[in-house]
Amino acid sequence: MPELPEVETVRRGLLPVMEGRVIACATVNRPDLRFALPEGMAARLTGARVERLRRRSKYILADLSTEETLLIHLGMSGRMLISGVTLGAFHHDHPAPAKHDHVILDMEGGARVTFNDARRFGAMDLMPTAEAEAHWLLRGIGPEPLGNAFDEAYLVERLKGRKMPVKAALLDQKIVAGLGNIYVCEVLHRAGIDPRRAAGRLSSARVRSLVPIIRAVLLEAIEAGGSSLRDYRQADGELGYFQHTFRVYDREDEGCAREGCGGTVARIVQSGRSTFFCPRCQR
DNA sequence: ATGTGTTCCTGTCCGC
DNA sequence: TGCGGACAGGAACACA
Repeated sequence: MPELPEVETVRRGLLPVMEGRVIACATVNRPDLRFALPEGMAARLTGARVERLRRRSKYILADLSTEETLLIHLGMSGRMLISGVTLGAFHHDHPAPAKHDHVILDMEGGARVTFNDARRFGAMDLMPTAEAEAHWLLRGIGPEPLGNAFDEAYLVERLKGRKMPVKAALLDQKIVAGLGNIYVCEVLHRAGIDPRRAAGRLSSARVRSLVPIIRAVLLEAIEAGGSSLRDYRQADGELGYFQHTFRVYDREDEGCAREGCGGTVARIVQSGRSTFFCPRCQR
């Protein structure tokens, strides 16, 4: 699930228990995630204070007092659980150890952050903070869609001459960071663009229209995540798995949500992944 | 250079 | 209820 909005929601949920706090004890139960965890990770985290918790694309970055930065990627199924804290009217006791609880961070003060990832497509790494931007996983990633470097001129330039479907282009992290399968479908639906169109053949006006739509779709999802965060933390301390209603994603055969369209959502496969779109209003 | 297909791993859901 | 197959929100990599 985790695309940019979900990762941002998880980051915000972790802020109050992690930022400015010391990791009293880090425990690694399973070192073989997508990549092997770095040498001595538990020992290098234990005793470090989290100076800042930030996000780049779908990665969470924790800058530590040890001049190292912890990189966290949730992959497809990674989740973060918070326990040992009182949120609203509920106190979350530490849950019984669960299958796929790979890394546990016990914070000073009693809060616990548990990284659980069934499919182990998630990843963690540690690097000198000064070299974080140059990390091999972050190096080639395009601009943040909510940042200033992402604008109409940039996107027009990057899509120019590209023959790949616009769906694939928006999914390409080198072009723009943080979009995944769901939000690309949502963006193209809102833009009224057929996901099969060659990216480079779209008129510049249509490409330009994508920029504010991408921003709006992501901001709305972050907003929805923020409001559901409170509820979910009260429910079980788990971050980032809020239900969000989508207009086309996973709605095959349902009516198009666009006012007055009357079309039916179709599902096709593009480069091995499901695309949902309305053939009637997306052209 | 650019575009596509394969791959990692486990869980869930759907049809028979 | 069991079983096989399809599929899942990511992204690096190998290859045409």
